[in-house]
Amino acid sequence: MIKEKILRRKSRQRQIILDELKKLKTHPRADFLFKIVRKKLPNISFGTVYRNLNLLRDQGEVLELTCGKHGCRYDGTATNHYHFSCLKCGRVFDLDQPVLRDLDMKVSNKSGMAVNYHRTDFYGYCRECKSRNMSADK
Amino acid sequence: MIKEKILRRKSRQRQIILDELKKLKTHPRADFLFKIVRKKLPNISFGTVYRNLNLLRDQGEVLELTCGKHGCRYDGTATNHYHFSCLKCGRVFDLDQPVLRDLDMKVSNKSGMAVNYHRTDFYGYCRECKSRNMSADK
DNA sequence: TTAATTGCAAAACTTTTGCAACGCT
DNA sequence: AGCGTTGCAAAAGTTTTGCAATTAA
Repeated sequence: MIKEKILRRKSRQRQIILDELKKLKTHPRADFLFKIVRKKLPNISFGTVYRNLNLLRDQGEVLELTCGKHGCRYDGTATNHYHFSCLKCGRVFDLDQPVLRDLDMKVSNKSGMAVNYHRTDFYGYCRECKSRNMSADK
Repeated sequence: MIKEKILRRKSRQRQIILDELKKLKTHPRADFLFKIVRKKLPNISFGTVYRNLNLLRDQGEVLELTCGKHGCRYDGTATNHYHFSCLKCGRVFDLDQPVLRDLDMKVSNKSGMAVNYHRTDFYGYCRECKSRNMSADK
């Protein structure tokens, strides 16, 4: 499937989806963002949210984080950064750990693949969950 | 949801699912593995494959890799290692880049989270795809 | 025997898509 | 006007679940 360059128009819907996502410090799934956006645009449809998230991702304005079975999470900060995912509450947090860009080169040389970038997710218990009971489950 | 310790029995189905997954060098999705397993167990059902993959994952015998919209990929090698994902053909490859365990400690200290482990996925074009045309799409 | 496991089918979810109407440019 | 975008609803795809029958221990 070849990606054609299409002239994009501005739409109120797309702008508000992007604005609301950027406002959130969390990394919501499409359905959660849909509910947020619907407060401002009561008639917006699910399809529009999905279409625009895909579009914004393709244009590099939004990150689509690696997905779980319950859907992908989206990040309004487009520059690559690492994430922490809580095994208990499931929330995803930004980390300010520097991205190890030189790893890409190392892996390229070693594996023969052409590496563009990497994503790293740390797993464990967030500050709130680690202080509560630690019986491990999701 | 508290995870109960349940006495597990050996079932022919679970054993074959595990065996076939370990045999594969690729990292199949559940539906692909289902087709493979069905060659040996023509009557096995989708539900059984999913139930057992979840179970094997919970018991740490199998890795459930971060998922895409088309489903999770599974890895029969249970010890943590890095992966390379081809942006063109979508295949996932194992890397033998060493896992940077000390990163976990660094992130723990810096962020206040209790880090157990991390996962890293490299993205780019695999050896085969990078030599073909490089028009970037999935 | 007894309780985990299976096969089947239906349900639950997430995401995509066809289409007529709408709205940027 | 031209065509990208929307809302709606239906479709598609993945994963889970309820249940009676089966099977491992």
